[in-house]
Amino acid sequence: MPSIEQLADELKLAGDKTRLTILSILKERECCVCELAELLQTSQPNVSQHMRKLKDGKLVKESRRGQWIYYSLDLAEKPYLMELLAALPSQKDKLELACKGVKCSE
Amino acid sequence: MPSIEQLADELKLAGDKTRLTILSILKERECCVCELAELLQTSQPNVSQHMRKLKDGKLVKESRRGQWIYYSLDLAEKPYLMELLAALPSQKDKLELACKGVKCSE
DNA sequence: TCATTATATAAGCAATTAATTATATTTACA
DNA sequence: TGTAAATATAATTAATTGCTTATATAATGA
Repeated sequence: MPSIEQLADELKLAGDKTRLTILSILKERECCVCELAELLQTSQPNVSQHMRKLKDGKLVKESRRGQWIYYSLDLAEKPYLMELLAALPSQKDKLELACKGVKCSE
Repeated sequence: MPSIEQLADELKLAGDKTRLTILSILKERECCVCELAELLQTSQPNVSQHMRKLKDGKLVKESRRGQWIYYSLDLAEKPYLMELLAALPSQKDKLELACKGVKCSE
C-alpha cells in the first residue's frame, strides 16, 4: 500500500499529457526513445528527459539492446496505476501506423 | 472512458500531496473547509484554493448548509480514481482525532 | 443593523516544470 | 580507428504552481 506522499509523487508523474501518453503507449509494448519521439511528434531530448523522470519514479525500466534503449512499464507492484492505464483508450492503432518507417523497428 | 488529456488533468489535480490528502479524507466523509484546514494544519485560503481547483476539475462537489460549505467526492463517473483512493491507507483515525474541538463538528 | 464566523478571491512571490537548443556519451560498424 | 546513430545531459527560458497575506463576500445571531 503506497503512502499518500508516494502516490502523490506517482500521480504527479502520470499527470502530464506527454508522460501519460508515453505510459499508455508502453502499455502496448516496450519502445525506444526514437519511436516515442516519433509517436509524440516531439524532440529526442524531450522524450529522454521524461523517461528519466519516469525511471527515477520507478514507473518504467530500461533495457539496453545495442544502440537502443528500450523502455517498458514497471508497474507490477502498482496495480492501482495499471488500472488507470486500463481506463484509457487503446494506443495500438497509433503505434502501428507511426512506427512504420522508424529505423529501429525494422 | 476518459481521454488522455482529461485523465492527465485529473491526475495532475490528484498529484499534489495536499489535494490527495483532501481527497482521501473526503473518501471517509464530507468536510467543510475549516475541518480540512485543521486536519491538514494549513491556512483557510490554502484549502479554499485547492477546493476550487478540485471543484473546477469536477472531482468534488459542494453543498452549502448555512454558514458552512461541505465538500464531498464526486467520483461516481470516475471509478479509476476511486480505485486510487482505495489504495491509500485509511484516514479515519486522523479524522476523528483532529475534528474534536472544531466548532463546525459540534 | 452590526459584529462575528465561514468561505472566497486577489495579489505577490518563490519554487517547480516542460520544452528548446547545444553538447556529451555510448554503441555499432566500416 | 573514425564516423554515424541513439541516447543522455546541461543550460536557458517561459509558464505554471502552491502558499502567504490581505481583503471581500455571505450567512448567522444578538
